[in-house]
Amino acid sequence: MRRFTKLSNLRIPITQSLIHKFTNNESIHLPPRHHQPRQRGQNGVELKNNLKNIWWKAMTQLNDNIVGVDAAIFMHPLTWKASGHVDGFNDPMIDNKDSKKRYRADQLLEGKAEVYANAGDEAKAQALLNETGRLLGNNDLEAVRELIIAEGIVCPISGTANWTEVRQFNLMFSTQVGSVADDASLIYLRPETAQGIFVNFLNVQKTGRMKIPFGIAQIGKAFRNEIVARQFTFRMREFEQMEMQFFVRPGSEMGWYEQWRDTRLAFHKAVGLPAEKLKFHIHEKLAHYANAAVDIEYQFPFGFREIEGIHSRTDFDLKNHQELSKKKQQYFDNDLDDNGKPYGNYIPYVVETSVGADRLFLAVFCNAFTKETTGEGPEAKERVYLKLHPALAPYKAAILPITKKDGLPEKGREIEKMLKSEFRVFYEDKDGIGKRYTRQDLIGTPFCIAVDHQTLEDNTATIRHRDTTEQERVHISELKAKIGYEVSEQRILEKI
RNA sequence: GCGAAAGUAGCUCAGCUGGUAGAGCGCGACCUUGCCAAGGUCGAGGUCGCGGGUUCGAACCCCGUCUUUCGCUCCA
Repeated sequence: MRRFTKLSNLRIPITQSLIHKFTNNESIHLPPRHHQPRQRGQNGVELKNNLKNIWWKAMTQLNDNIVGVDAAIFMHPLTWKASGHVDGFNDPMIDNKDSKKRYRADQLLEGKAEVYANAGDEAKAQALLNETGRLLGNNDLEAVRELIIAEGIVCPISGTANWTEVRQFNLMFSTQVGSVADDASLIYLRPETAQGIFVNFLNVQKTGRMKIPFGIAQIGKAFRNEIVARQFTFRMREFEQMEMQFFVRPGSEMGWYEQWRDTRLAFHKAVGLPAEKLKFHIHEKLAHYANAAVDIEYQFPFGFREIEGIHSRTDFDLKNHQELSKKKQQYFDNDLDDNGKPYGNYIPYVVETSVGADRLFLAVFCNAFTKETTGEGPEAKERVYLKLHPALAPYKAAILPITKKDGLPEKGREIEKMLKSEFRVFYEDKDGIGKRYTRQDLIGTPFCIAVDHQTLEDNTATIRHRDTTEQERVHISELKAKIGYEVSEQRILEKI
């Protein structure tokens, strides 16, 4: 049973065996109708953790006005009522049996209303919209279907009115708290991490004596019951977000929006994604909460796709939380305006930056995969390696005694012991040295330290560089400093 | 959910008109080996996705089912 994505279909050139080393969706338990979310393997989790750490530091360490939280995954339905997810994440769908096409029932009716409006019959159009809203509000799906048929709406493909039942597709996962299943115990798994920040906004602001502008960062899983979860790790039902909500004075949001847009692009370049494969995609159609939105897209082998969204969310979320919770979400701004008076109380505006951790992981993984041909003619050889930024690599260095004899393994272990408290190293003394180099190339280890007989004599070893395969001989006392800087997160953070 | 294609070892695949499972790579042990996937010997690993049918006999033919991929619907 093939449980692994045929990556060739996605034009991802990475070999299956290498995919295995980083990610898998295999499970010993795979019941019918259960789509196993793709998981990270032993190397994938290291790469992803490294990306998460660098993002976290880029937020909370490089900015003295950004702090982190770790909010709940289970959240009260009111939270999602306030955010618009209970209403907006619920789509009534209807299929045409002849064309096999699926439509949103409300959009079919809205389309019909538009036809009336264009014909000059505004009253009829409005009446239809009102009726649609009333039926959907009552969740009377059978009546919605009858209305579609009564209005003579046909499928634009097949031209028939041979419709299926109307069904609700709720994109949120729900479950119950406690053992008695009634409405009061219903809770949702968060479909985005942002709301966890909003409901904690005042607490963080007051306890941290935060002054606007300031931000709250969070990394965590979110869950969406996607109809299709496809394209490798690109769209999943269980995914991880790295979000930062930046609270600003109303009216100043566009400046911050532009600043964060540029800062976030710099981040993606700093972790190694090339500028020519990154672009902004400005949203023409804005979500219900936003007054400006842009995606940072990366050119995956299957096309440009979003890896991060930067949204100016206005005061939509905080205002709704205030209304539903009856708790004031306002901030008192002591700064003086042009007239010399404090700005006073207001609900802050929010600029959001939201990275899909798994999408960034996939982008970095795809980008790192490198295939090179060395030599010419019959001498030509293909070399494959993962050109990860050293700070992102699962292992920072591999210690490889040139042979298994003459005390070289002991010397190698000595070096391993010296380095392993500083960064993650790999030790191996079996097989030919060339084979071991190649194995490390495949998982992106930037440095290989070869221990030879000269090491025993003068305590020097060679460092072999992954990208060039060139070697240099250094004293083992210098290894920590020499490799340490190269693999440090500092080198990435400096560029943001 | 609809449509199309596919499922044989960890990976890539072969397996003829039906006759009881193969290769390369990888993996493990040992020998040899001083630098970019070296060589040798031995070894582990598969109820051919699952269930049923046809047949003396099914990886192969038929039916069903599950899973995966692609396309569509959705995508805050």
